[in-house]
Amino acid sequence: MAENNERNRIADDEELFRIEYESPYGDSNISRPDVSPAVVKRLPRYFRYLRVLIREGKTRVSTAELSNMMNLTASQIRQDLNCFGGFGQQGYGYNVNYLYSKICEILGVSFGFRAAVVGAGNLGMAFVKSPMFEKRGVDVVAMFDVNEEIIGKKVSGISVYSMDELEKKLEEYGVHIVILTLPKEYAEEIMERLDGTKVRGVWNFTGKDIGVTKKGMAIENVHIGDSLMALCYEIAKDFE
Amino acid sequence: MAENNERNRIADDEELFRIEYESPYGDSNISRPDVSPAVVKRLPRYFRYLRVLIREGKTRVSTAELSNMMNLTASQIRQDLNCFGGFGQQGYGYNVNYLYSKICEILGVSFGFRAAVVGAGNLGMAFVKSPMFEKRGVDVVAMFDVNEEIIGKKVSGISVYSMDELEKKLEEYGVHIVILTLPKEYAEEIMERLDGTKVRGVWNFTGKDIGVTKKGMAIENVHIGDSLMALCYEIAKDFE
DNA sequence: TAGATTGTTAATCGATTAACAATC
DNA sequence: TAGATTGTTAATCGATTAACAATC
Repeated sequence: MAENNERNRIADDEELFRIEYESPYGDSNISRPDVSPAVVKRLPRYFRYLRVLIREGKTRVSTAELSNMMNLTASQIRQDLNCFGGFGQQGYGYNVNYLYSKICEILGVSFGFRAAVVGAGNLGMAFVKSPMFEKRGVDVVAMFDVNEEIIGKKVSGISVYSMDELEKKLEEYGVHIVILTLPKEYAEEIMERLDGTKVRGVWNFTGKDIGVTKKGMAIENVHIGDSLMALCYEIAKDFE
Repeated sequence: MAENNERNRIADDEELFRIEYESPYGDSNISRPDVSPAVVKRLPRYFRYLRVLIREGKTRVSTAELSNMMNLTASQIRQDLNCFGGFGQQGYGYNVNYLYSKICEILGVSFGFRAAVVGAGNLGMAFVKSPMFEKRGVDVVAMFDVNEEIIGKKVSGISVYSMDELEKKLEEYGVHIVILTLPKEYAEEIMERLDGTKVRGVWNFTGKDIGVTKKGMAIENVHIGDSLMALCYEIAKDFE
């Protein structure tokens, strides 16, 4: 079996998500029944570890190998993947590139979502400069702030617009995802302004939990400090 | 019942964690049996919402009220809190400040952990400038980087040291928590260097998952991009 | 064909919810 | 005392693990 074949020689990390794989099985559509939250939470993990395998030039992987890398059971991995369809082959395992392409499809990486950062503070600035989005097929297309000094300028190639132009520019750019990196006081206001737009999801770092909206917008409330606290809990436990 | 009493008039958000509450029940020690991961994950959430209640001047809360705010069931909240001891009172509910002080104890907020940021990139810089740590009783005492231009300088009042001085300064400052905000290639190397130190926990943003170490160090591997992917999954689902 | 490994069903485990007696 | 709400036990639900037949 030809390990390290043409398909696997990839230039660099950021290019990975562009890999296209012609399925030998035909273009079996992904089935999307109601997948449990526990499974959804693990999908990005598969995405990450498959990239590692691709970078290493592996073309084939079994659930046994994956379970070693990822600290899951082989059983669990098979269960998870089978929520979306039979991507493996008995006696062989999984074709790494094929599986990766399927995970990318499931996660919308191959869709090419467009995102805008609202709030050009420390976190917002760190985000537009980070390779995180490109790796995941998300295109950051605009940034918004109230600070007159940066409005009209560019940060890492991304134009900064006035908050007044929010709805207009979101429409122009066809933004799917809004990233909220402004103080929690403004969360609600912005959410209302998004109501008439075509924005489909909000990645919320304001610290104020946003509930489900009328329009069925997808919301991810991120509390990075919660993770710090969980760490502190473990340390505090030992101090007793 | 006197709502808005003296104890609840607090100057500002950052002061909240310093609230001391003299328990009318005597200083019942917190019991720390093996608490399930699911419960631990929710503790920081209780911390956050109790701060909201304190800010609002509420002195008393029932699990029914909390369950409304937090989108949990009242039953679950009672189960969770009872892992650590009976902090409530039948017929009355919970004293907000007392419960908050207990949660702070459980999470080590009242311990006053000291932290150091290793890697002065965008994220590291955003961290030292953020109020996140102070709110949680964590004191950021030092920063490390290889960049000669900032070594010896101060960022937001925090001294930046050369990576060469890592072990020495960690010892001097009595650092409990190391925050890794450098590229994944260096994760392993730093972990080895931490081995002889008194550091008890690592908040890891390198992207490289760190496993459990020999010395039983607490590790939190953060993959902020996983949350973005989960959001993309929800959006992609709707696009089909 | 024999060996390997998936896909899938059944068994187990853990976490959430419901219910109610205890008690403030 | 009567009303309210906890603490706790039992019932349900969901997620993980084990096992093995299917099949490449």
